[in-house]
Amino acid sequence: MPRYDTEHKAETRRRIIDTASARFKQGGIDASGIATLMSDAGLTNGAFYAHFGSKSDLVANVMADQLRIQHETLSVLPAGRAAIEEFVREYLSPFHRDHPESGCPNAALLDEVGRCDDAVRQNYTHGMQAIVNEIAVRLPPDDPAAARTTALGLFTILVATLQLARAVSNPTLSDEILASGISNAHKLLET
Amino acid sequence: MPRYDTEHKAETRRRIIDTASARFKQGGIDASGIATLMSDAGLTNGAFYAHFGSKSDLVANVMADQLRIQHETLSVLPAGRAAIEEFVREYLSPFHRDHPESGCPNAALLDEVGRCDDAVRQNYTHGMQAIVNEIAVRLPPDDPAAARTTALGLFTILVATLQLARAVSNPTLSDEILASGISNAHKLLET
DNA sequence: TGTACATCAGTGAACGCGCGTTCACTGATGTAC
DNA sequence: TGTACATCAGTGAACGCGCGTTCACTGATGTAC
Repeated sequence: MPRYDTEHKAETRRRIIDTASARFKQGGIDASGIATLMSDAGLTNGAFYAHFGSKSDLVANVMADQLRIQHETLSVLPAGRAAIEEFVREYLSPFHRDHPESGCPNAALLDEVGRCDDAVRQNYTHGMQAIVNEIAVRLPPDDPAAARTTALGLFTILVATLQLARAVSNPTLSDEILASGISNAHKLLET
Repeated sequence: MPRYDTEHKAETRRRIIDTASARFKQGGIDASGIATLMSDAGLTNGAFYAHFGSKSDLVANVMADQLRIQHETLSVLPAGRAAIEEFVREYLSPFHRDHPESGCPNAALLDEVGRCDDAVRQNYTHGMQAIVNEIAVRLPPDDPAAARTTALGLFTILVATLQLARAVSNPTLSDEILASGISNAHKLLET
């Protein structure tokens, strides 16, 4: 029997994933080192490889987990367009812009995912499709193909608007970008 | 008098910026080291600091230069919506998706810009506003505020669609994402 | 009940390596006299 | 015309540091007998 109870290792693994998610989204994947990350999780660097095969393996797990969480957030929304519009307002809020560490993984990491290895991109592909589908089923059901296109359109507006609002140095402009994003998202949903 | 002709140093600086632009867009900023970059430009690492104060200083210059180039591409387009729609098709082409090193700096680096220092983000802010403005002046002029909002909407759809098409591991899905982006961009321009 | 052993999550030092940055130096050119 | 010197873009070794990864070890627990 192990020194720790049955759940212990799974809990540690979860703690590493949660810590890594926040750090990756805050500072980027490349800039987040294993040793610092493990120290944040209350462990030493050597313990990392008892949980993950490599840093890339961690990234793949973080990505899958983050997209699963975002999917869950969407899946519990009530049916109908009103819920989607409320989601858009929260997504494009100053709070979300100012707290990438607890926010959307797509907005924080999308261009980095394109440079990751196949395992990461496969997990990303799977998770992202579930999210887009969850948006699509909440749009008018008479034309599923159009709903999917619109869902992708909404997804892209949300992600890049948040990235843009975070990138500019002028706070007034940043607020204006968020407001424009909400306006464009609503326009897309109207048609 | 110097050992080299008057233009020599400016040409070297330009070569460093061009090399760095391609490498940053291809592999990300953090993953591109000074020594490798200088070697690609046909120089040794030590020469770097005769041209730039720091890596961040280079990033700021690369960003300003890249956005200036993109602004120029837009500014020579003929007036009218047809030219914008042709631009959208080229932007969301498989070729552009498959060649980030020669492509749009926003799609390649936007989420990284949000983590850069103030000088980089100020240059980004300036360049990005010129680009959005260049799109806006090509939209129906009866409502300038609405044109600006639509221009931002178009910009965000383009950037995130390309990021998404690069991130997914399934080529068929990637093509579908590009097609959806074109469709959503056109829909936004219609209204 | 007591002792030898197995288990295994976690420790922490060490590996080679590339990072951003510094700096004494090179060497081809032009100027001064 | 010849020589001493200034200029300065570029060289390349070196700095301390953090990176991803490896590995011999620790120590608290349970099992075997």
